[in-house]
Amino acid sequence: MTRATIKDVSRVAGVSIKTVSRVLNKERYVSDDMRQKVEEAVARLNYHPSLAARTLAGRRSFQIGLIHDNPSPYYIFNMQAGVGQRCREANFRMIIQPCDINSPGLVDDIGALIDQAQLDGIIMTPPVTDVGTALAELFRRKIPVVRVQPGTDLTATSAVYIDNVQAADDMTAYLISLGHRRIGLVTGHANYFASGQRLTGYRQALQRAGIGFDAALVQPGQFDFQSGAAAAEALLALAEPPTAIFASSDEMAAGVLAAAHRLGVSVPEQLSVAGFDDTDLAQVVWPSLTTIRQPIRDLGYAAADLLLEFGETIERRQLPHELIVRGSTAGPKT
Amino acid sequence: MTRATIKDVSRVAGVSIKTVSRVLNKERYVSDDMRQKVEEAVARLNYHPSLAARTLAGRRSFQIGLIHDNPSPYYIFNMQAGVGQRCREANFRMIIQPCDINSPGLVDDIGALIDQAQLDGIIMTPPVTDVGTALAELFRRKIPVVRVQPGTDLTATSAVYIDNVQAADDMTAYLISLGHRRIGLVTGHANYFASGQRLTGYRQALQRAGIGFDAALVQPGQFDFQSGAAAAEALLALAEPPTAIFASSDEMAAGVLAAAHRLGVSVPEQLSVAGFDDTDLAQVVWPSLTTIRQPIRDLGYAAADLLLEFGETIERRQLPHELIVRGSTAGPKT
DNA sequence: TCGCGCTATGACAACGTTATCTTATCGGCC
DNA sequence: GGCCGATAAGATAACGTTGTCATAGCGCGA
Repeated sequence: MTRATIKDVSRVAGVSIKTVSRVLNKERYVSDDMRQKVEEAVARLNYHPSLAARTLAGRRSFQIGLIHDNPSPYYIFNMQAGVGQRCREANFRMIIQPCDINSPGLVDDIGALIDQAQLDGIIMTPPVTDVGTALAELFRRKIPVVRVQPGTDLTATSAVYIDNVQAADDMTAYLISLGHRRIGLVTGHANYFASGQRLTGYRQALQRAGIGFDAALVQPGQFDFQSGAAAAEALLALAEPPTAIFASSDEMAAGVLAAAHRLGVSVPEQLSVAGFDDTDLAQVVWPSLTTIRQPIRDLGYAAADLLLEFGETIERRQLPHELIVRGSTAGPKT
Repeated sequence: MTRATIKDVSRVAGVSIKTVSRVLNKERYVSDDMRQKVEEAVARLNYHPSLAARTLAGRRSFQIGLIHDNPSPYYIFNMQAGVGQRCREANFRMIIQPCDINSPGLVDDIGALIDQAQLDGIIMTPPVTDVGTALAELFRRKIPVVRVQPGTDLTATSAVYIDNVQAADDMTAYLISLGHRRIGLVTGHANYFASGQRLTGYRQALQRAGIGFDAALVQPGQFDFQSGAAAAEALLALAEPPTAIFASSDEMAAGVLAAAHRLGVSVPEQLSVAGFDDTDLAQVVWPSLTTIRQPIRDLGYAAADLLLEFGETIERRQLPHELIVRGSTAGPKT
């Protein structure tokens, strides 16, 4: 027994091949009578159209690509879940392409992917979103692109994002409202524009509260555990250490927690710690993290939605973030 | 400018279409002269063959599927990384199919996937590996299958796995060697055969050391944080609580740590905690976890390797695990 | 009554590869 | 010298869909 083809369906239904194709593609000009006959035949034969043949004959491949260079399992997992969900709803397939933004072959790899699979669209996550040469290649091929949280050429492609400045402002303002005046910030990797945006939000909230900006309280990080721990050690070694540390990612916040544990600084009694992202990690460390919920899964879903609904038409969608208060923050010791 | 086709290549190279195809597929009976001409033309035109056309015309699709129903971001991320790596080396593509083992549509979904994409092979991870109806569907279609850590029908398909019994034995023996006599075990989800195997290893090590088995020390878990925390609370509430707790996953071990923190039990001074998997999580909690390193990425790589190298021929490959000692374990307080 | 536009259906080419079959050339061996 | 097998190359038919064009019926206004 071999796979059923459209020809088999047409024979069983007693109609032409083209009519079957019309029903499958929900085209106009098909009578209810025909539609029903075809649908019955499809069900009876358990027929599934060949994607390869559809791609070859038509101008669509029913596939979109997700290009990323992001080492965070949580981020990628949730992004994939969101994109995958929307793809499934539309009966599309998602091709995952990890890459290395520093590789000289990056542009060729992307081109090869699009050529070989004839993708209908591309979704990119930071930091690939801001690699000019890669973007140029996509424009050259006139393929629809949606970027997640892009940092450059904001209006060049469709995009989904959250308001990072406001989010960091919210968190900083919350810490201030608890009574903190000396608040440390661990910034993110320089490749990510969100890092700078979060710094901006932090400064913005300080200024509004009339708290002077102290550059010594800002430590560079790379979004990972190690750099978070290192930054915390540097901050806690200051002559006048902060009473709260705001890390630009949950992973770094976990690093801050570990450093505090190691140094015997109790959280949140002696030090408040805040993260960013609200990945699963935030609830798995102890104490659980006060953080900004970034709806990564929803961002993925929205990105795929823009691609499927609007295609080349440029659209933008901002998603809401949310301040999540858990056990890692409290007022400063008096 | 439109995509280059094999026809363009043949024109530029001054050879027939079939000869180009031969070179691309590394077939025999091509002179060096021809090969070189073709390769030059391919490079000059930046030609990439259409996967759709290759799939339609040939009997291979250059695509394999990865089917999973696993909620752990770390596990999936690493598995994908391993499979993806091997696929890239072979210029194959990986199609990810999350699923729900309790869904009545599971078998149909898998069938549809295979039909539509004409997959060359399937990789499954637990617990999908042991769903009889799904396996039967795959056999019916005679598609090569590799299962990761299967629990049933061990010889029915190719498989990659670690020795879970030995691994749990190793960890238990290590805890015993530290001086622990009362060792709690948090088991994994009942859907996973590895859960039972780890219990077996635990009992095996106890018996060898002449320590009686106490059923009260074994608490059921589901591989997640919450169940780990709950199990720890139950264990620590015993009249004679354990001095060490071995959780069958790092997530559950994190839950044990959180429960201990909450109850004011210091780790590892008053309680040793051990995990299983050595996902990134193990190094992100505090104190960092003593655990068994399960080479998830390598398992993925090996699974794809078996698929690509052996196809339908059944092969098995066992990968080594490793005991990783970190800060969460120590001798019991005297 | 004619012709026009809309609906509904089908015949057939086209998509870009691989598979199959055929042909041509070259040595070596009886 | 003729025949055979091995090598090298090409012509042409698939593969299973969608796109394009043709055709037929029907209602409606001129």
